[in-house]
Amino acid sequence: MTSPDSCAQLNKQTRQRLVAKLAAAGLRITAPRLHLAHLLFRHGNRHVTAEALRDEAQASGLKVSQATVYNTLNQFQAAGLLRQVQVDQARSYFDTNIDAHHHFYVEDEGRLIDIMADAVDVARLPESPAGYDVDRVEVIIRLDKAGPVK
Amino acid sequence: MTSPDSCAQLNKQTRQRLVAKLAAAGLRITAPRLHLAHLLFRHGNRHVTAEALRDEAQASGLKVSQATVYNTLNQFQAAGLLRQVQVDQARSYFDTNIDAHHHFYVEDEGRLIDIMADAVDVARLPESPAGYDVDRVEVIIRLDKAGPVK
DNA sequence: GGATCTTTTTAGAATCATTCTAATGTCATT
DNA sequence: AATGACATTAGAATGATTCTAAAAAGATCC
Repeated sequence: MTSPDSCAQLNKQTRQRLVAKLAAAGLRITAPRLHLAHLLFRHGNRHVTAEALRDEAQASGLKVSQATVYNTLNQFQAAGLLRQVQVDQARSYFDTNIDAHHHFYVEDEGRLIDIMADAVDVARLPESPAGYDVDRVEVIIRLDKAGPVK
Repeated sequence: MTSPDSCAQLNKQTRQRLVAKLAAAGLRITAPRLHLAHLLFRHGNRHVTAEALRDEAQASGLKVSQATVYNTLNQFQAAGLLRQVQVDQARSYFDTNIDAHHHFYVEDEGRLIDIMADAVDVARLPESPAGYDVDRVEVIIRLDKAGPVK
């Protein structure tokens, strides 16, 4: 009941995949990490806040502290398993899609929508200031609810 | 000493320009607003945090509460005199450049650098989800200190 | 398979930017 | 000057995130 194997809903195959993922990232295998990884990575790409992930974990029967959720998200991010998206001053979003891509952001709803990298053409970029390298180019398209006819 | 005219360092011409700017934005003319507007708009485009502006105000002899700095920045933003840039989860940057443009962001230094709109070509945009309109397209180029030879 | 050492997890406190409160001050109008 | 509307303030409150220091779990070695 207390070993990492206690992740009841993980079948052997899924568990194996997650163990490999954590190991490849240089992270120890622990029950909370496996469980959170499962929630994060089981179904395609997601955008999650720490609070939302915490709720989800609770709902799925995992008792984790908020600190662990934050630690885990930060570690996953440092390890390159997640990416942090900065669109709202209030809260942080973590994105399970780590490929180059962009975002729509619906401010009213606090909702992020992925845009595949090849759906946007950033044709020309200015030169970086001397002494600096481009880490990454982010395009954020902020959306409003469509008004009545214009 | 307590009227708006007490902004000692404002010459008549500068003051006039600021008064007009606030008035056009539908804001009342008060000493703190004039003084903060002066700090914000006197020298070309700037990127400021609330804390930095507060320090600057203190240094220049204006006694303003942090609440007023926040109120003023938010009002200026709502009035379209400033724009908020969201690049760091920790603090908010206010940008005095309200024309369409983009940014370099040096994460290590917390420094923003303007990119003129026409220096970037966002050639193709995906269609917005049904029911939503594009409010604005933001391009953020995150920079690292250049490493040794690659 | 325990002893030991390191890394994780935890509850709760601490932090930090920002916002709120409600009391006081300032501005505009009469 | 009197009134009412809006601004400013100090300090408390909020809310996301991080820190702390102690207990728990994983890894290692004999």
